[in-house]
Amino acid sequence: MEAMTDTVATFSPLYQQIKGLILGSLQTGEWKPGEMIPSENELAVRYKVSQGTVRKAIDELASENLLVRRQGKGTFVATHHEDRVHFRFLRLMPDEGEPHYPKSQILDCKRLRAPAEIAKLLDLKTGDAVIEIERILFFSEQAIVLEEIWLPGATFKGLTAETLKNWRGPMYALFETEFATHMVRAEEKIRAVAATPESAAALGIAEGSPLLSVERVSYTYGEKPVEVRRAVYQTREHHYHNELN
Amino acid sequence: MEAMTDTVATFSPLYQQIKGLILGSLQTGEWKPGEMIPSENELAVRYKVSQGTVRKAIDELASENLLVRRQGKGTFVATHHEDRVHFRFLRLMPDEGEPHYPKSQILDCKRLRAPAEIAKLLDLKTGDAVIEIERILFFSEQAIVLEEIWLPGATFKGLTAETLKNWRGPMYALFETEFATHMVRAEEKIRAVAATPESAAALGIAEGSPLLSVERVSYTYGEKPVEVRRAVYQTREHHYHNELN
DNA sequence: TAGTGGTCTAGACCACACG
DNA sequence: GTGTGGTCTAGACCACTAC
Repeated sequence: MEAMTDTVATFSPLYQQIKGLILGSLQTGEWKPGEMIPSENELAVRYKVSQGTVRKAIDELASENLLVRRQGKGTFVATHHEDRVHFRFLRLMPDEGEPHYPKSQILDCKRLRAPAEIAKLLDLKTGDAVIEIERILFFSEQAIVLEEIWLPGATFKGLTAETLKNWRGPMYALFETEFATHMVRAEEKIRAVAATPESAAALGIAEGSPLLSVERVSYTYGEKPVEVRRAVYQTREHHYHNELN
Repeated sequence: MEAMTDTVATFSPLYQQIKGLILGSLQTGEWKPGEMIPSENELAVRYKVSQGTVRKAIDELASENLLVRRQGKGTFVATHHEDRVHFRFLRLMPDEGEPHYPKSQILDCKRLRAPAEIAKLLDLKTGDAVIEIERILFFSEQAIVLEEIWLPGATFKGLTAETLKNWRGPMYALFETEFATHMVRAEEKIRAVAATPESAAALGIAEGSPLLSVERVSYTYGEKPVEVRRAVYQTREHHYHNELN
């Protein structure tokens, strides 16, 4: 009760307020991806509420994939340094055989001024510095995905093609480790398009072939957009997998 | 404690067992879509557990969209007779303007013997009776989707083109009302393909134009497959929207 | 006013991980 | 054994809906 009047002006359930406080600690980096947060009992003392109330707050954050509970060990800040997480953001699957992670070949990585469209999606001003990455993804030695990635220059200061080429593992893990930016969720717009001369050449297919176009905007804590991806997928022997619940 | 040994042999948390019992009542139709289920306290008495345990079971079923809680009223069996639900299964959005529900034009509806491929997806034997529906979906008077739907003949006995043409509303609501089959979830495989002469003609576009191919398998309670859809979407002014969490 | 789900608490005990 | 999250209970009170 006391916690309510002490910390939050507008009314909402106590556990929602606690959730907000925990979220705050995630945003400020008090607890970093992969680290263990204090136990439920410790947090209960800290926030002056019962352990059950902390529990409900953590339950929601876990269901949003911001925290990961591990019985007997503790509760941890979600990280992209785990196999388990990767397929949440990688939906392209081979028609036959097991899903697997592709190899990435960096084609380019340069700083430039944000075009209006990208700036808008990233919540920047036109002309602000952005980084553009171009790459190809290979599944079983076949070039399947051609992708452009835009990142806000301010957040990803110092990112170069070298950094990317030396990195082993998912790009989101790199962003987390080197730039303290954890991707929480993303939205995609999917279309069918005809291969342009450039994409046809890069993927080794005929110009005009049908390709899956996927535009993604990714967000970090607090609904802040931090990445735009525009990719074309070759779907002759692969498909985009989706679950409707 | 008593409830555990009385009702279930293998070990699992009590609330999981309660969840299973509730699911059973949904499957047998004891509580039908749209109806209210007994209150938490009634169920607690019935199952001889505390109200909190029933609550946790219902919480999970609600998060899986099988039940819907309404404060002050009760807990209801989820139904497709609600606007809120429709966009869970309709992911095609106009690039500009508000999402809206399309108009359906039935082209055909016939009984036939299941091809091997469809039989496998529907968990039937090759040659079992199935119903095939063919239709076009119009968004703002434009033909955007060409779709084939296969249903198990046994479950959907008596479904005709007339039934479909006279129905106002989502097809899943019809299935629920007329054939006691509630769709719970679906899986989709998405690709880019070139328009065949038939699909080009139906959608009024050039042969070979890129189209989004969407193959869906839908499931009812107990992971039972009850529908296969194969559709092509025209994505010049629309896109498939997806959220990655 | 009565009945429903929603919140919050306090305490007991279980399952799991690790030193 | 100790500490963590996981389950289960019992009871009080709040918020919303309907009559």
